[in-house]
Amino acid sequence: MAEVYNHREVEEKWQKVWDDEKAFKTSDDYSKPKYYALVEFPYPSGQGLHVGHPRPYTALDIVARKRRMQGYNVLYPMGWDAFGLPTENYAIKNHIHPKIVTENNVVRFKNQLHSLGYSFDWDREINTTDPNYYKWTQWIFLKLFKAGLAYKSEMPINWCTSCKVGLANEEVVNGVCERCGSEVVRKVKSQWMLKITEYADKLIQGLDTVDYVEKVKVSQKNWIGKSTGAEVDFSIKDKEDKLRIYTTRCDTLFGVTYMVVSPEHPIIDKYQAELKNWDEITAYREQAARKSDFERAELAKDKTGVKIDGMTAINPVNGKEIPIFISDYVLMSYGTGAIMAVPAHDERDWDFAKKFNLPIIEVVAGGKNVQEEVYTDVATGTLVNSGFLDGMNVADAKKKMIEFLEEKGIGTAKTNFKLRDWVFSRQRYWGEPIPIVHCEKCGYVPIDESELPLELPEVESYMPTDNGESPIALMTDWVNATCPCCGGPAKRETDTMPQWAGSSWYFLRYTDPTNTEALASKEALEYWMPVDWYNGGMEHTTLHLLYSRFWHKFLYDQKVVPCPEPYAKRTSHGMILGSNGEKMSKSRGNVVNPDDIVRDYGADTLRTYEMFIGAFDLSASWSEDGVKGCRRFLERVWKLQDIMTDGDDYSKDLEIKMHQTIKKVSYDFENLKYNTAIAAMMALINEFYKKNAVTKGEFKTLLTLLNPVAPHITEELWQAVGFEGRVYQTTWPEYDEAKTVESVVEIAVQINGKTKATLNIGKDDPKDEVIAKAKEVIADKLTGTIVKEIYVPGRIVNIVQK
RNA sequence: GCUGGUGUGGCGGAAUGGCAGACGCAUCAGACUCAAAAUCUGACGAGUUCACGCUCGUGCGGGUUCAAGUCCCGCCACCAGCACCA
Repeated sequence: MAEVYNHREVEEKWQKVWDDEKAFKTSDDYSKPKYYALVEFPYPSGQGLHVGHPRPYTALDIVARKRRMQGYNVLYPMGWDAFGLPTENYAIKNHIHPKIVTENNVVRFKNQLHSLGYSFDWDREINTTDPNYYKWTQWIFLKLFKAGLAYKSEMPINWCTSCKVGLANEEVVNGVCERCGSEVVRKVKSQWMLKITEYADKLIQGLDTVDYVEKVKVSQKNWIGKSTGAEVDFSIKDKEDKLRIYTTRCDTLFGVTYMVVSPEHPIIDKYQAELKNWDEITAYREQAARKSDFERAELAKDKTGVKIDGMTAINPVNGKEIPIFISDYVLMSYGTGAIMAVPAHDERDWDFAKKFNLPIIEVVAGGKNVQEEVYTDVATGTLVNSGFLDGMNVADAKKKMIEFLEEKGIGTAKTNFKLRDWVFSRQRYWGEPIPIVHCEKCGYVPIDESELPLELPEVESYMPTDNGESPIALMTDWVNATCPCCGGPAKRETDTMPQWAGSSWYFLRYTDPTNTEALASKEALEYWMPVDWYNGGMEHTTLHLLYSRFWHKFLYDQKVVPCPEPYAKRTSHGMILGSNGEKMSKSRGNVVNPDDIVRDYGADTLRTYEMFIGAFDLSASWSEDGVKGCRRFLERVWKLQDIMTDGDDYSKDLEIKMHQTIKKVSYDFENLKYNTAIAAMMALINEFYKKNAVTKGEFKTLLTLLNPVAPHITEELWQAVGFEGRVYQTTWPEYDEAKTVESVVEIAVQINGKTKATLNIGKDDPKDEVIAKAKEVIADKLTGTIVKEIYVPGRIVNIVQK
């Protein structure tokens, strides 16, 4: 009788063995086939790990461990994405330097991860706040700057009128400042921008070459939002100026009954003197300035706007005079900041026209009364009331109209993207300094590469200044510099980079984390890149994933990296919710700390449960009872020692089951179906217990299959039973396809699609024979005329009778 | 409002168009125990029947098919993200 399963003893023992043996150190032997598995590195927050973190880490740990058993040289690294707002705010509140806060949090996180038995190669740990790391983040920025992809632009920031600081979107709650509850307005500030839009097409095209889960591809495509349409100039009555609009529906130009410009549109200020309702316009603009783009969207149900009194436009295709409105549903940041409105065929325009009593002219006929209901179907409609377009379908009309516009010189075909350039500066302390100086004579000048890393200065207070500058701006010693260009006095850029910067290239650094000459050696990059499998949260699909692909593509163009896409495969995991089905959060009181689960049930139980909890890509609710069930499963595995019999082979009656299980587990581990892989192993041990016996060979296979999920207990049993070496060094079991199929199968016999009986047949029995047998079994129920007989081999017989 | 996703027993969830509910939890019954816990064995979608059975059943309404949780059309609810994208 073996001892009872003491998870604490077992887990501590094997974690120490793995550390001592450097069990999961990545080899520098580039002759072996490589496998690079990557999970998004965490932000080391003060709360420590929560139970959502281990889900993706365990999933790819399973893949990494399996790959090692299959003979690959595996890179499965971990690090810290440690710059950013929460740490800075914590530092301000508690008067501890963010560097210290980060160090403490990292220690805590690392201990927690270690206690879960992950096979990370800790020798390759990285930290984005380490100057040796951010030296290369700055180096990439300089490359971007020199390539003309970094530029300065006036951009609005959230400005708290009371705290007098810029706020992140996250810090603005319901339009007021999170800290003080005062009003937040949008204030324009000169910001560093990165021209991600330059790569918009490449970022879309690249998606065809990678293996991402479909919804991630769709999100990226929609976010980039390529659209083809036309820019058209509308004359302003009695003025030189034209109002340029962008439209995807130039076929509907004859249906334009008014125009709308964004409240920020420069044309308004230009003709201020001639506008008769300036006060009304000003009031509306002030109101709009208080809203974020998102709030504008949210409040969109009730359209607002003001008619510009004193300025009208001329529809270029029919010469009609039309009114111009300002409304905040038109954004300055997309297109030209002005639109033509076709209420008959655009939902927002229709709503707006109804509210302001504007005419609705049908130009695409499709059977609906456009006075009652908007008609937006482009597939079946026919052009009407549209002069030379009448009778055409929408697609032809678009082409014809573009020809016409270009011929007359009033418009051109134009591709547009939703994607905007990346606002790259933050008026904050805890980020990478931007390695630029500003010289009165030479303008913005990059510092020399030899001066990198440009280290963050030690400051007394991290509090943003009341004029909206970064706290670093108060450090005159640091700020005053000499211009690398003319040698004259210059001032350093005091804004810092956003948190996204460090995470946009970290996967490159893991391949060669201590290199001082380059962000990584050519050899390391050529061997390891691209990442073979990258898993992360859906919430990072549009920002982090897109930003890092952008940087990678840029570095590829700069010949720094050897491949155009950083990640060959991308999957994403679902969130772990509290036991009440809500998002885990302190305020809801439903947070589960993994430390408690590790202490009470063990890391192996936690790992097993997190994989068994449900479909990997869907969210799942936490259940302590579910944890217990997984613990029970491991106990049952433990107690298999007691019923183990000699024999290296599989027993005859379980041979098929063994081969089926190896096949299923192997397949499921590769396809995000960890829950059914574990279910298959549970079903297998249920078979052992039914027989009250497990052969040595069967046990060995089970331990190997289970090892990636529950590495400690399997290693302990492996040793206890007397198998050689370590499980983690063993070879992944193989199966024989021929032995996964039962020779006798039970099939269902149906009449008109309803199962009436079952029948045992040989798997290769001919159709006629099977149907004859089936008819015998249900003879008493065959009372009508048989019209059809269907046999799906090995599955089902269906007799259709009338 | 837009985009993406999800709806299956008491619960978490399984199901290449082919016997819905694998596996687990909870519950109930039995075994073991002085007893409880643990463990082991069995039952476990709903209605109906003494029973063999029969009928219904995968958010709702239609459709395709010999056969639909799965495919198509139209809805509803919930979750997540968001930059009203012209």
